Amino acid sequence: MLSKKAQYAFRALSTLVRSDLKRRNGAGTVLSTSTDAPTSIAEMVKIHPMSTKFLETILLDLKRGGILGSKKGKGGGYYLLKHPEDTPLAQVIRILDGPIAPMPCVSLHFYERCHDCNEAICGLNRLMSEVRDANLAVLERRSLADLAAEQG
Amino acid sequence: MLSKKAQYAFRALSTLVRSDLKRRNGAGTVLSTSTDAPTSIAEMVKIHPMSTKFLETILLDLKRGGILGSKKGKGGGYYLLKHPEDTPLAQVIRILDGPIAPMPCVSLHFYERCHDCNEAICGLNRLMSEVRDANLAVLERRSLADLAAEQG
DNA sequence: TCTTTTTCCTACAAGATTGGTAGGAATTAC
DNA sequence: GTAATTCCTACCAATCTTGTAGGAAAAAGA
Repeated sequence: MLSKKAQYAFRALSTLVRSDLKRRNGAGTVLSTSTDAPTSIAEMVKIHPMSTKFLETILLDLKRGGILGSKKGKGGGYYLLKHPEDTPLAQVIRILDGPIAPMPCVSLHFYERCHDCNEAICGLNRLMSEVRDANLAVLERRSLADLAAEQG
Repeated sequence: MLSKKAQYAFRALSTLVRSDLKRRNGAGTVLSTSTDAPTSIAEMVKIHPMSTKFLETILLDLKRGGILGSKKGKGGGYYLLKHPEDTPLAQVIRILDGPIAPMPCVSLHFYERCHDCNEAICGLNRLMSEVRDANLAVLERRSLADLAAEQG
């Protein structure tokens, strides 16, 4: 299960994607950067109600994780550092929840050796690698762009 | 991530599958049932070292979940109630860890309504349904038989 | 019947994780 | 200078995880 943290992150990110699209499609010139109109935490909470303080810590994590940029002070807020389609869902989950793999011994980014088995011949290892791959096939292909895509 | 409980369960089940195969391939007649030679907790722990008492509670769960049968007293132990290929990995996980889905609002067996969104048009719901399906494609197709299959 | 071996059952408990809250410091715009 | 914002760290209550403890019940065999 995704943690609340990750779920809230996706909701906030969907708001940021929509701001991003609006800016790009709007009257802005090619030179306009994302820092022009960052979205504040208050705005995000207005669209997807949740604890402001909790979201604050989540957005900090996403910033440290290289997904978001920010601008302090009046008129400040957060913005995507990359085009939405260039941030896979997997990256968001890894930042907030850690490993996607079902067991440490099949994790690509958080690997830990399995003490109780010989991984080369372990049936559980083989099966859980399949599960991991099935997951990543979706989570690495789908991006923030899909999160806010046309519905219906 | 699978809990330790589920991981231990799979290791113990792989032992039971091997006993099952041995019995079926062995000198036994067609009439011989699984209750002939149940496998005790002590035997399982000898093959896959783990806390005996903890495994006890896990096997009880699997029994209540309809996967295992048991025989009490001297010479007693546990045995598979069905052919290994008829117990998908998903069933084991649901018994010990609960939902497989990444969010309650996309769970087939543990569904809970999502209060903060309209599921019909929610992008997160749609994407997490994809993740769930990718997972189940493996976990419902793969069974205990695969757990103990030939290794190469 | 007695002893041994096993499963069955419930309660407990320490430690980690989750889902936040509190309080302020730093920065920026006006 | 003031208001609005992000940044940072520490804390906290509740829940979950990973077991442990102590026996009751049942079955087999002597």
